Amino acid sequence: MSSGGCSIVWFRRDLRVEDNPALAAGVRAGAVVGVFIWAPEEEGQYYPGRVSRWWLKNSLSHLDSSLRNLGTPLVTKRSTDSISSLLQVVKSTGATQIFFNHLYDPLSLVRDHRAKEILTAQGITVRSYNSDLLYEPWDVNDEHGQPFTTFDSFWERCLSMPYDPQAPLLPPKRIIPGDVSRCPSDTLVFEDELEKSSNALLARAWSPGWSNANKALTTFINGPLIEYSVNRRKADSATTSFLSPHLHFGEVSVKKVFHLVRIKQVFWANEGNKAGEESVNLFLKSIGLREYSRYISFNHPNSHERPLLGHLKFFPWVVDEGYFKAWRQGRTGYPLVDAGMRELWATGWLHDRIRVVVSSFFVKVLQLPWRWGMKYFWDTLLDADLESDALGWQYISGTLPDGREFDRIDNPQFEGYKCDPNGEYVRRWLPELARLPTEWIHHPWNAPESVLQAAEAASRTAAENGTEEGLGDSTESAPIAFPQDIQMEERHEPVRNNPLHGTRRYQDQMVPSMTYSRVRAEDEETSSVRNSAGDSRAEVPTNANTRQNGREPMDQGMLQNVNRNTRQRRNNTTTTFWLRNAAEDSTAESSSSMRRERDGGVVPEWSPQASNFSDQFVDDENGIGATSPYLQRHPQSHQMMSWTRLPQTG
DNA sequence: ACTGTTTTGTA
DNA sequence: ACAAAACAG
Repeated sequence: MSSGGCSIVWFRRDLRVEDNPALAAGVRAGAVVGVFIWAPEEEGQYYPGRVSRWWLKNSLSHLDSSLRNLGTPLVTKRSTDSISSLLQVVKSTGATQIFFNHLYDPLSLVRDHRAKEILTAQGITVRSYNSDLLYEPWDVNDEHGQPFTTFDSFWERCLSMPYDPQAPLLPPKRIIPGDVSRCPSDTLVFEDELEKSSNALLARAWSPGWSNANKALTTFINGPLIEYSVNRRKADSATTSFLSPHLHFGEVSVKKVFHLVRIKQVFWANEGNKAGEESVNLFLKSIGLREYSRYISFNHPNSHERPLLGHLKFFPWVVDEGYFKAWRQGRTGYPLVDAGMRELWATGWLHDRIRVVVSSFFVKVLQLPWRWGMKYFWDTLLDADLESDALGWQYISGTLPDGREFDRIDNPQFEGYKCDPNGEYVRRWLPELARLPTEWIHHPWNAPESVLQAAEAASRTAAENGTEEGLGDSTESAPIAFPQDIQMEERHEPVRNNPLHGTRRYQDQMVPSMTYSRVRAEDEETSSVRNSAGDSRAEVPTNANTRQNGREPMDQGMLQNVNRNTRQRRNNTTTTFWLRNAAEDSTAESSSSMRRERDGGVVPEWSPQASNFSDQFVDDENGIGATSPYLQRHPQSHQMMSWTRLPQTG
């Protein structure tokens, strides 16, 4: 209990006072100094994007005032090295203990382990806790003690663990402040002037901070949750939980979400409300996927840059920055894709269904390297989350044991019929198509010329007369209203002298990094060609893969499937071509420099440094009233695609 | 009402 | 790939 000096509670992505085990431990031990260290350089290329930093800024100030109410301020430090900043805080406060909660992204796994080593060596007591997951990744194993390789089995196990997730902790009643008189806070700068104006609109739609997260949770549970199973795939409606950014920053604990939602489920089950019960199962599954993303990251710490399955190792990705740009700008010629990309740019948010559509289009139609798309999501999403996004992109790319098959395309036209049947979503984000009848809204290339011209004319007249009813909102939220992040400042060098280097023995299994050191033993220089290296650790064992029985990429059986699959099939000459090449290429190491090209190991610069605002929206400089027709301005789909056109099975 | 076939949904 | 649901006859 009493150990002389005070305790440091190191806040990271657990920005809450409720159900925060590290904070609770600190409070139990006596006087507490709460610290947040902003060291974005440590994140390397995963320096948070504008909207994500906006959220962080607000969440921190919310946390600070909560902590002050409880008795102690939040100390903030600007740093390029979290661990040395921690040591400074230790010195200036006389702390003897440090508590923090676990993170599972690759950088944190290593950094936190190193922090433990260094601080312990200094005589500091270090304790770390689970605050982010229902169960720690190392606690969820099959009957042989091995980690699961598919989501279904993983989640089934989670739901049937012999013990329940820990019950959520209440917030402390008060906090005895440690002495911070010689430990001044740095002012943290998360946005510059240009970003401020862009960010101003965000506050209309979102309220960061742990108590707001609780409100969002309550609202969801008492409202949309019961209809979740019916509504969840409507692109437009407010039927999702909107919890993801709150969860990313740990403003609300997953354990609490789980408990509250389960209580509701029991209640509905007793009432015999089948739909409600089913809705809860589906919602919990999405919580489960979040858990799974941490699980994957822990077991395969480079899954954010390397496919789990190797069968696409030789796929000739189209390394075309022009396609990449067209996708980003929402001018692929496919209404649903374009609408989604513009919404993402304008708001930092996308419905899950639309994420699937745009990323599937990216990987399957444009055939761009998935890491490029993932990086763009990272830079633009309000709820950007390395583990979740890596899982999502690998799932879409077909490089997970239970992901979508590589051959499966989510045709934007048909997805549009399903998730945007009235075309309202497309019309909101593509003003050019606002006057197009619903019949053609998801496939304008089939519309009769006269219809296109009429819609176009109507649009233009309306814009000129300023009578565009119903579009007021879109005028505001269209990309043009969101001056872009011209200022994402300086490029952040890939971390050179970061803690990833060097081999280390990991004994403390509570710091889940033992797999990482082995993977990371290779030099950073070779990281982009890591696929060809001998490291088999991060690849899922082929025998675990239910639909593959050979080690060889996509065996004959799978090829047959590819050919037989009648749903949305593309012509598969390309597939056969590269598969054959893969099979014939016995010297995997021979072309490592080419591979660098092929797998898009290097993400092209897309942000303002490389393209300024008018460049990014070159076709939209006139905003809503753009003068040339959609189809003309966005060179048709068919030309953009590598296989002549998306198959039309309708 | 019954049954074989097609479509749909899936992490 | 596969089960459930929708559909056709």
